Amino acid sequence: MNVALVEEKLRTAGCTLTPQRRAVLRFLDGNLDHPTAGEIFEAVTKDFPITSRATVYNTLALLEEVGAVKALPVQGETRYDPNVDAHHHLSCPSCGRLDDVPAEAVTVLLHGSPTVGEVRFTARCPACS
Amino acid sequence: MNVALVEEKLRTAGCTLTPQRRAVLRFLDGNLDHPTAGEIFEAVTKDFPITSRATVYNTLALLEEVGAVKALPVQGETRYDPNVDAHHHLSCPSCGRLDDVPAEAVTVLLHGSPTVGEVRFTARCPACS
DNA sequence: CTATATGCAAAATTTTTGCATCGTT
DNA sequence: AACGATGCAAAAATTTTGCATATAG
Repeated sequence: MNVALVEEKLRTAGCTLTPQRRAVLRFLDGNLDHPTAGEIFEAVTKDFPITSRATVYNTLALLEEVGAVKALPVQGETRYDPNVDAHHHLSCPSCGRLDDVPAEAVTVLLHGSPTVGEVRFTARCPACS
Repeated sequence: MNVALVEEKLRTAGCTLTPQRRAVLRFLDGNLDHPTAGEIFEAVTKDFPITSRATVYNTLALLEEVGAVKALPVQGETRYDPNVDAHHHLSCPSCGRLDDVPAEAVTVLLHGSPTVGEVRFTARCPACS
């Protein structure tokens, strides 16, 4: 996710670049933890104490619409990934942790021909085994 | 999902085969709709009017533990799949519908070698386009 | 009989919505 | 000034928990 690019995209889309939205962007940029909306709220609140949950949800919906983040449903909660480029995930069934698996490592063949599709590998993570 | 087999597995695990659990099993057996816990509750209630949501959640957790169903998180809600054999899914981003994609149609190569992993293809379903 | 599952209610989470207020442009 | 975003509160929706009762084996 390129913050400058996203901000540009928002600006041309007629959206206001508020401190709250910047804070969410800043927190998400380069974040590999796939945080939930709740975690993002907690983190952003440190910068802007009185931010509301609703704003975080609004912002995330906006960012998803603009293609700046991707929602990753996992074990009943929605996690957000600032990396929208093709890649895959390794999911730990016991703690719910998601790790990235680079696109280059994986090939998906649909009826023999390479295709796009997100692969979810399932395996207990080091901490859980 | 083989109902008889699952019931046998539950029995040997020392679990009681209650009418409620049977009703959930019966509803899930051969179901290709990937229903949510809420939908399962609604459906089962038709057979046993006073069944509680908690029982449905308990039962689903039990069935997942026993390997009779698989939880499929999608767009913030958890859907349940009675087909635990390897297969993949096509996910509609606008309505959340999940369709099965047979295992034979897809090959996942991790560093060139075939591996297991669930592939989630994303595409608008016929009804949404 | 005894262990276990159920049902109900209540709580904890997560997410959505409405509306008045505030800030950007 | 005008429009859109924020914050707050309240409501939905989903899932979890505690405990008394009912029931399967």
